[in-house]
Amino acid sequence: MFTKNETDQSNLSTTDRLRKEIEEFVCLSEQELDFVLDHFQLRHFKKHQIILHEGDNAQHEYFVLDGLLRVTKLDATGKEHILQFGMENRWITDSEAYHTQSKATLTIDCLEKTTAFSLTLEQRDKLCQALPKMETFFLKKTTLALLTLQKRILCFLSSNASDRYHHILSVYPGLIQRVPKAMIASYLGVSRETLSRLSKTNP
Amino acid sequence: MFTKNETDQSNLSTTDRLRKEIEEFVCLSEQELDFVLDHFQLRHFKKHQIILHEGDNAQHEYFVLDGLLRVTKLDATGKEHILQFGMENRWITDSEAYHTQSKATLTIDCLEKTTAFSLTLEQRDKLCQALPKMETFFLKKTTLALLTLQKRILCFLSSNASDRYHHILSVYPGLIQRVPKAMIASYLGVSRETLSRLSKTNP
DNA sequence: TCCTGAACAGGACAATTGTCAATGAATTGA
DNA sequence: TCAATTCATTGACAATTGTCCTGTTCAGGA
Repeated sequence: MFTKNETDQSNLSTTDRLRKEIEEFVCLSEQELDFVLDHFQLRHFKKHQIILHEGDNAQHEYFVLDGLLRVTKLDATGKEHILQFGMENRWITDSEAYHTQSKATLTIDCLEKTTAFSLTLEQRDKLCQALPKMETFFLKKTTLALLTLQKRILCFLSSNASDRYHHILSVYPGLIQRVPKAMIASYLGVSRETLSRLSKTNP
Repeated sequence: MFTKNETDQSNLSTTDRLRKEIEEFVCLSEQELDFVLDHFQLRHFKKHQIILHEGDNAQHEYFVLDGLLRVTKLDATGKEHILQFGMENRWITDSEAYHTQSKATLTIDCLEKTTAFSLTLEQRDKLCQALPKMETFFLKKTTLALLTLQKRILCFLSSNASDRYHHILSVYPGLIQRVPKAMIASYLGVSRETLSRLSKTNP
């Protein structure tokens, strides 16, 4: 349990990508996999496309196959904060709006042209009822996500911006080369000027 | 789903307390409830008792019936940070060490004399295998915990210490009256002097 | 009862960080 | 290709916060 097999998946089909993701945690037969796949929908998004607006119903959860999404929050003063990036093999949504079926308070947009599987909560619930293994899968996946968030909170509590910067490198390998540093700063909760100054003193 | 029924539970038995907690999310028969309870162990801890040391195996997850626990992390400079409080009806453990069955990096101690149910991972897994409803329960509970952590991260990103202080009031009602303000500061990630200054300008 | 230590507020000062402004490099699109 | 935009860096200054310190209050123990 809880080990990730990181290999090159560029030659795999989209369905094989999802199968691989699920089989990291539970084993499925061919039949079961086909059944699971029937509940997902393959989607293509353009760069800069907004796939969830604040105030919309958050109808889908996404499993990113290729590309890069981000989840942002507008605060009371109009500032934008990045809550999460969604690169390859990540699951992403406005969790609260999705699970409570309420209006989105977050925005999701595409930093790159993106391909993803989408799953509605209704389909997800059907899946779990029909196939307890999928409930096991979601529980393990959610538990892992919880641990990730706990580490990020520990970073806010115990680390300065410099350490947080190095932490994001490990959480999102390759991200630094794909997005402006201002977005990294927004994710870390510092101004871009502060992040810029870190590189001087702390390479 | 996802609504909490906050009522006075002081007159309920310990088992009724746990039953109530589970029935917030899933329905159990009397037989099933008895089966579930068999997997838990009732435990009593003294004030100031350390129930998980850094480096120990995190063998238990706790459901707090009465009292107050806290989870702390020692950083590289020897400073202590409070990751979580565990008051009545909260679940608490070193999640990473527990779920990956590795050595604890966190410490759990009692801020008050505490009564709690404990559950080992082994018993938890047995429970989920025998009773899929319990897997549903843990999934919903974990999902809720995830949303809580996301909100805390949003607080770090978008709020100053003053807003974070008001946020903790809603997450842990009554906590302010039960712990020194220095602990609140540690949870918020600010010095106690800064927290003290907030009360002046922002009552 | 007195003593001791914890808790807390507040002052003084230093360090960090945010904000604003300017510059130059790099990228994009017509 | 050129113009426009985006992005990163840097300096100056203000605001916030951390650190160190003192003094007061209060609760618990000898």
